[in-house]
Amino acid sequence: MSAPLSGPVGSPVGAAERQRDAERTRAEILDIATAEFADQGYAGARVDEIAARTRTTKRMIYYYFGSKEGLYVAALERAYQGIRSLEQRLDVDHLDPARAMRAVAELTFDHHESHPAFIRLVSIENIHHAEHMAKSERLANLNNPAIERIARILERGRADGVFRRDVDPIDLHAMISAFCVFRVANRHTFGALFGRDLTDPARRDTYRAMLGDMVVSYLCDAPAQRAGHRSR
Amino acid sequence: MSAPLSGPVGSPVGAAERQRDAERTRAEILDIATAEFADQGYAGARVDEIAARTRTTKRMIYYYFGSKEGLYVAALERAYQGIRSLEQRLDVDHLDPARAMRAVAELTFDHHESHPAFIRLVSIENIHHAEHMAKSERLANLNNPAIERIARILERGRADGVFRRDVDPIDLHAMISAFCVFRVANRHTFGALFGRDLTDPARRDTYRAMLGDMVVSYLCDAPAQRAGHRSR
Amino acid sequence: MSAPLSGPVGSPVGAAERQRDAERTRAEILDIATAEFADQGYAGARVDEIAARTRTTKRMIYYYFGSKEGLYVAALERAYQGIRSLEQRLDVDHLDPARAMRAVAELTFDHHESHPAFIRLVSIENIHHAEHMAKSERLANLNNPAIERIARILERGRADGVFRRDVDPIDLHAMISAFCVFRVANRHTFGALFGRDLTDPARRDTYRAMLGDMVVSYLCDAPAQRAGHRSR
Amino acid sequence: MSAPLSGPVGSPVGAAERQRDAERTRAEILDIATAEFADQGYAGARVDEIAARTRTTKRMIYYYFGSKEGLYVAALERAYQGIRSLEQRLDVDHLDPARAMRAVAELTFDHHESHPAFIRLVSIENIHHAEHMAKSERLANLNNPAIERIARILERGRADGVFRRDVDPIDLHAMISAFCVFRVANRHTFGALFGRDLTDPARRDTYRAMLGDMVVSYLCDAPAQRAGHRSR
DNA sequence: TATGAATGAGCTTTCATTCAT
DNA sequence: AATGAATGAAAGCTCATTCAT
Repeated sequence: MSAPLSGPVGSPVGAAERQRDAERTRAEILDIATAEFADQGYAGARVDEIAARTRTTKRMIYYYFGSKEGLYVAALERAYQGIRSLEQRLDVDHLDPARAMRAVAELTFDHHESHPAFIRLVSIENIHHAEHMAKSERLANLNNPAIERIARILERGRADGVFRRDVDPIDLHAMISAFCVFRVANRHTFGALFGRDLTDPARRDTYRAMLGDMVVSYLCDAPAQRAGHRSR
Repeated sequence: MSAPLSGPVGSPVGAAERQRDAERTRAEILDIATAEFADQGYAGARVDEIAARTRTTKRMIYYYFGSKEGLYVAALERAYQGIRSLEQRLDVDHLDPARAMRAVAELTFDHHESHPAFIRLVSIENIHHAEHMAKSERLANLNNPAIERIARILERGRADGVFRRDVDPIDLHAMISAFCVFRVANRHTFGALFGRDLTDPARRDTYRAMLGDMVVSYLCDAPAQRAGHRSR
Repeated sequence: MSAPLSGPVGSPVGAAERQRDAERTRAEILDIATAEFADQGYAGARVDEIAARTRTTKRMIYYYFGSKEGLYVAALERAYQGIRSLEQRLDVDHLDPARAMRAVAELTFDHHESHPAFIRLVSIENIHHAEHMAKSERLANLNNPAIERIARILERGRADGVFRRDVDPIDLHAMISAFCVFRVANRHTFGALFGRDLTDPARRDTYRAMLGDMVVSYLCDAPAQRAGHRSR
Repeated sequence: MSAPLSGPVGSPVGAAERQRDAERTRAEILDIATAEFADQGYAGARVDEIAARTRTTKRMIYYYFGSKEGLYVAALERAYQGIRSLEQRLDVDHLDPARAMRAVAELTFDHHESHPAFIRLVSIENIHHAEHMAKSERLANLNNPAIERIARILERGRADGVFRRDVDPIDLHAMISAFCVFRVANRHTFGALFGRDLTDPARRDTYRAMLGDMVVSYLCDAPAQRAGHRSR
């Protein structure tokens, strides 16, 4: 008969719970979708299959993400954000330049090692000419702290005289990424052609060291002083 | 009862002509299919679309290649064979080891530069876990002279004392390929994220030199003697 | 335990206010629904779209109207009622029969002119064989004063000798309606075929006069006396 | 062994037969589709339902017409073409103007009487603002001989002094069409409201005569000479 | 060797409606 | 009286493939 002052009578508590459930449902769909897109490619993935692996229905995918493309973009965005947040955790300012750069390379190496689905999504997105990335505002605004960090290390190394080569930080990042990405992204064809599994755990440390050596040697070596540095 | 007006009936010349036509048709279909698969991925490519761009019909595709998968595998095989035959043309035995290795790296660089469709096919095949390559006998038997050549150069370099690092030829090939493949295969997402087109013709020579420097510096540098060569 | 801050609890005023709000909500939904059904047809209209254009939610539509069909019928009923109430306002008993009939025709003309949504709803209802009208008690009980008025004028005209033709009032109403409805309902296809917009404001007076002339000439002319009045 | 000079050995006869079958299949689909769209409206019609009533499958509808909209437009085009070809058969140049005009009106009346599906399609197309007609080149190029014929009769009538009213031929066509279309298109709501079936066969002759009288009286009557010809 | 017509299976998406609170 | 989340059913459409000649 009297009006309730507080408490759960059709109250916001129920609404909050529902919203939390919704968020969980959304996240579950994204998990499955990420795996499915990474495994089958964009065109090869099936909305039906994604739905079947979820505790919800296909209809919910459209409710939350609007379309297959919307779901794919959401998965791509989340994958990039996850990687980005990982990258921000490393502090290398206390290391000498060579050690710092090696640490950065190894961090990248380990990131790629432990996120093969992300790398596959990136490959897939490149097959599609990164058209979805271009459309996504969220990805456009995702600035990359890795470049800044590399730039700082390069400056310190140049100042110290340890790095004798003048390199653009973005290009160096490309060099590091190339090694890390190739190992994971192209491992199947490489394995088929040369009988070597680039991602074999037994060889992981070898490759991690190889990358660090490659980067540090490149930076510390003097440009064009040894015979054979220019072939044409 | 009467002979047709043009050409000897059932003559070997007519058969040869027909076979030549058939070969031309097959080649045309493969050209279009390669472009289409490279552009859209395996699942994304459309048999209808490929047929429409050909001067023949969809039925012919099935006549010659049996299925979409058969067509894809044929395109993949031809792409690998084309690359392989290019690779065999380089003779570097007369160059000193450093120059020779740089030449090999630059050749690989130029190959990838000029065959983006091939690289995209390889990315696509990796998305599919190289399952088609595994099935293809033609690709299995395609042994790779690149590794042998690299091995020879490495031996000479070690003997000369120029290469102070002991490296496996397959791993070195991976290092070179990684740089070359990444630049082409990942250029779209890299460009979207960092605003730099890795395949900009104006920067091509820079990247080619960067690759050569990277490889030579890595090989010539002494392992683990400089501070910072090991971070852990 | 304590009374809420605003308004007496359970008081008739609060209830009245709530009812007034409800009535306003209902009316708003009906407005939007009428526009949407008239624009898209019954099957083409979307409950989601109607809800989105309202300040309430889709759930409210079902709360108030039960179903899409219920909403449509309510919109149709309201449209007919609105038209009907307009028609009752004209008093033509003081005019001579010809002038009176012309006034009735012109009133109909103006009604249709200013209620295109109503006419579209009628077209749509005819597409559905008037099955919803048949079900609606409200529309069944909506008797039409227009026929009575026309009947009275016809009687007066016959008595005066001005109308030399004996016509059924319902048929005459059909003749008038046909002209008025066609102009609005079929304007799009007519415009596409003949390049003439029947609803162009610049031609409105011409068509209004044309209708009046048509009706009056028809009624005043003597049947079957002129050559050519019967072709078979 | 010898090449055939003629006769059915994989010959064009087979192809021609196949093409004839295809044409028949196309026509059958169009028949059913016309009926279905006319009965249910564009949005209400179901491609599945149309296919089910055909001897072919839903897939064939898309093979021949590309989309539901394509099928609808094809049905609309064919309906208009059918009507148009019927209209061209009447020769009225030998009749006196009044009889000729009555004949034209009666022809239109009979056309509409016997093609209710066409009229319903036109209503449906108007619900969609004639957007499909606007897009169809075939319908755009479908010039209308009816207007020319009416124009010629009007001229003759004016010259003879039989028609005392100066009327635009397109407007007169609209007047005639209005009566004919309304009777068929709006018969359901009209019947529900006034209890009269405008398409009752028993009243057909009455309405046909009514239309002819209406048009002829309108044309022959002198404008604005009788009292009551202007109400404002 | 060649081809236009045909197709079953399955795809993405939509829609009116209802549930839980 | 009110609501955000959820949904079964079915819609329009596409695809690789094969048939009949």
